[in-house]
Amino acid sequence: MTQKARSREERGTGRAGDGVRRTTGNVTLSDVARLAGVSIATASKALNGRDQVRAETRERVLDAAERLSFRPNPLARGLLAGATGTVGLLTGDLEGRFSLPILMGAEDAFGAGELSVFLCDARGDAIRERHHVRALLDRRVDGLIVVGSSTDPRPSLGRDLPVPVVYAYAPSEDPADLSFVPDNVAAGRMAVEHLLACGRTRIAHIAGDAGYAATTDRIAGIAAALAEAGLEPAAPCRTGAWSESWGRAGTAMLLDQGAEPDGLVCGNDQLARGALDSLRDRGLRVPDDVAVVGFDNWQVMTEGCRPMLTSLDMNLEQLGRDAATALAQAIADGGTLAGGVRAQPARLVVRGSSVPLT
Amino acid sequence: MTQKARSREERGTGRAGDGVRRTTGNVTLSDVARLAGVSIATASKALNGRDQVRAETRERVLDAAERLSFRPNPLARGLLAGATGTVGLLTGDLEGRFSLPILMGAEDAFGAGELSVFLCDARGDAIRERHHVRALLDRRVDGLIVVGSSTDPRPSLGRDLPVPVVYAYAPSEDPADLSFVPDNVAAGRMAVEHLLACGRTRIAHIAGDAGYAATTDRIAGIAAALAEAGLEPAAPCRTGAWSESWGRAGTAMLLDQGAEPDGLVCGNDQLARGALDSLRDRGLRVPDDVAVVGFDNWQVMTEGCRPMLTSLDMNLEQLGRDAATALAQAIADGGTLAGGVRAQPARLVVRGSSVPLT
DNA sequence: ATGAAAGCGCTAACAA
DNA sequence: TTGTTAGCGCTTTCAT
Repeated sequence: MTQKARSREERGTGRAGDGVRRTTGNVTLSDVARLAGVSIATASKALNGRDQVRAETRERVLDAAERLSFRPNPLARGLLAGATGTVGLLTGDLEGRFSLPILMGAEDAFGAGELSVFLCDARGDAIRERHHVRALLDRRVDGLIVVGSSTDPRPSLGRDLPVPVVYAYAPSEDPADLSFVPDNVAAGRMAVEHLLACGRTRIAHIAGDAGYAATTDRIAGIAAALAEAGLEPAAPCRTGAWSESWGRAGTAMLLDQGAEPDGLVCGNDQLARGALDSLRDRGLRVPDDVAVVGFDNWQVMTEGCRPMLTSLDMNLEQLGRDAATALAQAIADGGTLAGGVRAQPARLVVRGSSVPLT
Repeated sequence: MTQKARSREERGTGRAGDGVRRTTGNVTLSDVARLAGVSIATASKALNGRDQVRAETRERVLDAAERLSFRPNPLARGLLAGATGTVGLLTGDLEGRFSLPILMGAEDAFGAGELSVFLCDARGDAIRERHHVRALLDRRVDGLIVVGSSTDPRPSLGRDLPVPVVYAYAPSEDPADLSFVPDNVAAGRMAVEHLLACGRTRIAHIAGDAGYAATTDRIAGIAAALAEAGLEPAAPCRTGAWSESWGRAGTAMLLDQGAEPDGLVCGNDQLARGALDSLRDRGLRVPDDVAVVGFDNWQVMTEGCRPMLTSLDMNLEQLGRDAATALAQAIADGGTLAGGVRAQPARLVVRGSSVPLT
């Protein structure tokens, strides 16, 4: 008795009542062929829409397949074709909240088609990542999508992989790779432009962790937009951490040193919430005295506070969708992928924390 | 020419029979055998540690495999063995923040072993779920783990699947299935017991959305613990939504109606933050006048506010790990799984919002 | 239009 | 100890 047969039988007896014949996954093409009274080859052709089958025969085969609820075995198919209809999704941190929307977008884009997603979490560990890449390649995935945990460039998987690869959120260090990243510079500009549109002119910025590209990019965009408007920042930009507590502290410092901003850009939504607290502590009203804008549009943050927060949504789900779509395209096309970095524009979501001055 | 392109070309020309079909990463066992000067079967035995090979021969085969960086093709192996070393992870909402830690835990537990995870998001849609289950089964996964988006029981996938299934977070409606859920009743008790230990006796509860089992379970636990202590609630329990805004409103109502709690249990961390706001608005100090406890221990919530929030961590990552481990076990055992519901105990994390009365 | 046969890469009886 | 043979389920020539 083969292992296969044994395992089936065990499963069969292991669960439901024994009269129940479990057909799922056990019906083979040859069963269908036999029932339809044709050869295996013909059955295959009929099922796959090859045009060398008489209509009536095809009908019979289709019918037989239906009756047996035949499902082709992708392993067998893959073994032959070399393609598995599978992509690997290598994530840096399942923990972080940025990989999630991206993951959703990707899953979404694939889900529509015929591709399934293998999930691997490398925990930011290079060793583990290598291990997973190998495992994925062993499983003959048709492509790879690498999701980073920050927007800082990350090492490339290399140019000589047997399948196409796209990078999302964290771009590859190799410009020959294709990367999808949020456009933080443009988002920084948008934040300032929105405040300007609200009639604010004394604009300050409380930034996040200085060690992140997201921070420096946003700072750059903000500085550029201010410069173009011919304005000086209302206070020197301060970096700190990605926390509410730094948002409070940074804002307090700013005010202590005599800055009188009427517009405040905060490196992310948590910082913005912290800022809201400090502003209120000082008796400053938002948005009347100071308009506040955050980044990321993290809903529980932006909509949990009073007033609700205006924020720049980085459109991560769309980013994930785009990355996945590009990968699917490359797979379909035969594996060639133009390199470069595609920047995903942000989207301004206006809420109560910023209104035009009247 | 990329390797991928080369491999396609070969495929395109069909199996012209003659020749060198060498795609990097596609070294086959027969290549190894040839280089080692043995038969394919012997090579297989040697590589798989069968004890019918002379040590020296094995050495030679291993060496050849090494030199060619041979990686066995799991598809071929799976085709033969019927097992794929793969499990399907069906999630209700990738969006929600509860599936994440569970997913991490599961990925973690599997990652150690040899199982890979297929990710599918059904978006809470039954049709899509069916589709995914079929796709997963087609791919011959060895098991399924179903992650829900709330703790409310969900329909079973059925008893007659060809592979073992475990449910996480949302239990299956069928008691014959194996489900892993957080123990919200016990967590409710723990919240009250903690407040009692802090010397609080006038305890009130602002609950979350009444439509969730998590809400009613926590309410039940809280009520039971109060009853055991011989106490009445300081105010009737109110349900609302899982939002900060309801936390604020609910607390305000409570105080407006003359309740004077010295301990407040909030249905989750967001509610607790809202409560903090309202208490401060009324000039009540936390934790001196009122101690506050939340649920979920969502770090950005609990550590973003002043004072930081005491909360009950539902240990979801552990829950995911347990579910995955049980599934792996069942797969190894041959598919049998004891039914039932396993409750994951919560863990109290004390922070500034609750201290003993002095 | 149909079928016989040859594999895809691997494992495991069974011979030698 | 080693090799031969027979598949796993499927697709694709290449006859018929």
